Amino acid sequence: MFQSKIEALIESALTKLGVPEKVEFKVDASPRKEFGDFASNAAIPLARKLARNPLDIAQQIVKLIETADQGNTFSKIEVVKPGFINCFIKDDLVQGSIREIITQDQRWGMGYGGKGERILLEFVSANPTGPLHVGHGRWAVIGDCIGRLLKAAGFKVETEFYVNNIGNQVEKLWESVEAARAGKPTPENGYGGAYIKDVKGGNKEEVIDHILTEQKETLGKLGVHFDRFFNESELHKKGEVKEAILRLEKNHKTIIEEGAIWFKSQEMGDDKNRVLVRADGNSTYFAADLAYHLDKFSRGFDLLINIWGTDHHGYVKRLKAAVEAMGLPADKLEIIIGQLVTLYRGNEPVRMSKRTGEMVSLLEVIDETGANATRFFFAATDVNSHLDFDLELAKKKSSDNPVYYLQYGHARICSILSKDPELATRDTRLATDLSGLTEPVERELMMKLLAWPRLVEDAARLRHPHRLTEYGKELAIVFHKFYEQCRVLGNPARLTLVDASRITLRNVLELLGITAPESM
RNA sequence: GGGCCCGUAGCUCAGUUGGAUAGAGCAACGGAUUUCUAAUCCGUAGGUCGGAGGUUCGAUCCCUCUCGGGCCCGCCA
Repeated sequence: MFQSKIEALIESALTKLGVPEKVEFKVDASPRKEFGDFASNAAIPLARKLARNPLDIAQQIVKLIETADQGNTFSKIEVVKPGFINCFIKDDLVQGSIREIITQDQRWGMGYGGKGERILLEFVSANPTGPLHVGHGRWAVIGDCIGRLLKAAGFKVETEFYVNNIGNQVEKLWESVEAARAGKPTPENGYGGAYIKDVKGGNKEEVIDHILTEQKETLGKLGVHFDRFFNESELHKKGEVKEAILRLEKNHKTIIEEGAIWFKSQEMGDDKNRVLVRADGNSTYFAADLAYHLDKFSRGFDLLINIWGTDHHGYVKRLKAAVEAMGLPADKLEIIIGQLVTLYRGNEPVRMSKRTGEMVSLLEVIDETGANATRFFFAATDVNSHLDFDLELAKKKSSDNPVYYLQYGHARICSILSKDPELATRDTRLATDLSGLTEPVERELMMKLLAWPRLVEDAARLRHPHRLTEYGKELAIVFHKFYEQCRVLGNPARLTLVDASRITLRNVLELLGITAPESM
């Protein structure tokens, strides 16, 4: 909230300085206490553009800010070394802002920047050929958290799981099941997992249905629920596969060679052309996926987001090319590529291929470490980085898992509040005089709380759920520090601050899909 | 051979479109509890940001090269 205000003040200062073109500048929380609450580099890029001394320009900007603000916001604004502008927010303004948290409660941190635009978020989309593995778990958690983030940022989000319920893989699955039941060896390129001989269902459709149901149950244990499961067979039924190919043909993007119909993706930057319809007359998975995206676009979303593993990254270029070739807006298709998970048992890596027998399922991981810890672990790192998940370590150190640190903070808060004999209502909280919150650690806690809305906004924009875990850890640290130093009971202002901490920490956990216990 | 991602403390990882003295957790070591929850807190130690050049006021971040690891390059999905 302060950040936006400072940005606006600088923006208008730049206008008054007669800056012709837009200058990119930042307003960040200051890295160190001596540098105040917020710092901006605005004068530095500007100085470069105008070939002038950044310190002089910074002084001019500060003068304009001070004139415009009339002493309402800042206790001090200073210019230092290379040309940074350091802003110190007035204490009473910080204190008063805490009321905003109490007022907004569940809505605290939620914004309207998304303007209600509709986003379709597709993730997991595992083949219905076996249990989900840890890799799926990562996409499930990341996708679910991104969905929560985007909703919090003001978008309308629908989540979807694409089910490849027809095609070669499910045929191979059924062949493998039949072979296992007949006591025969697994067919070539078939599925050899232990679950194959136990899977229920008298025919292919029933088998797929059972496997899908188990996948849903596993996701449910993780707290991940999809708005829709979309069957590939629907696309064929509705003729959308033919429609997709027709669109490409109309736009002269296809070619017939060796009896197959190809998409001329090469002329759009792909390495080679891609088959849409095989020589035997069957369409490829690629053709169906084009139809799927045609279908998605036809449903009127403002943005489509897919989350894929890096093993599909080579597929991005051709899909985008095809979307464009169908006359659809490829810039409204965003594909997030995540790196894979390697599972370890001690120092031994565990293979995760569904086609070899050896694998540890996502369900086993959840059962061993718990849904909360599993979610935290998967959400806590950038999806661009590989994730090494050591089961032994996760089990052994479960009580040291940071998730407990956050939850403990929440439980501790609830315990304190429950001991307050006043049983304060929201109205009495809002009426509380907060001017006594002057300890450095109190101010630190308040500033951390007030950083929450911007954090949600940034995390949503960047699709970075791990910022939630980072922030949660930071908030918990400051709160515990505050608790050690400040006696709360009997102090209405501090009780209000603790309540604001409760609201914020709960909202963090909510966006992570992790429970916020009232006692531990 | 070509493409994408990663390399930051002993370990696991943050580091926001290039910013000020590179951070946190775990592990190690030393302290704090008749207390509102010790699943906590305080302190110490730990780094040529894989390496070498370049771009500039300034580089963990951008460019080139290089080393190491992961993934991909099907008329499979």
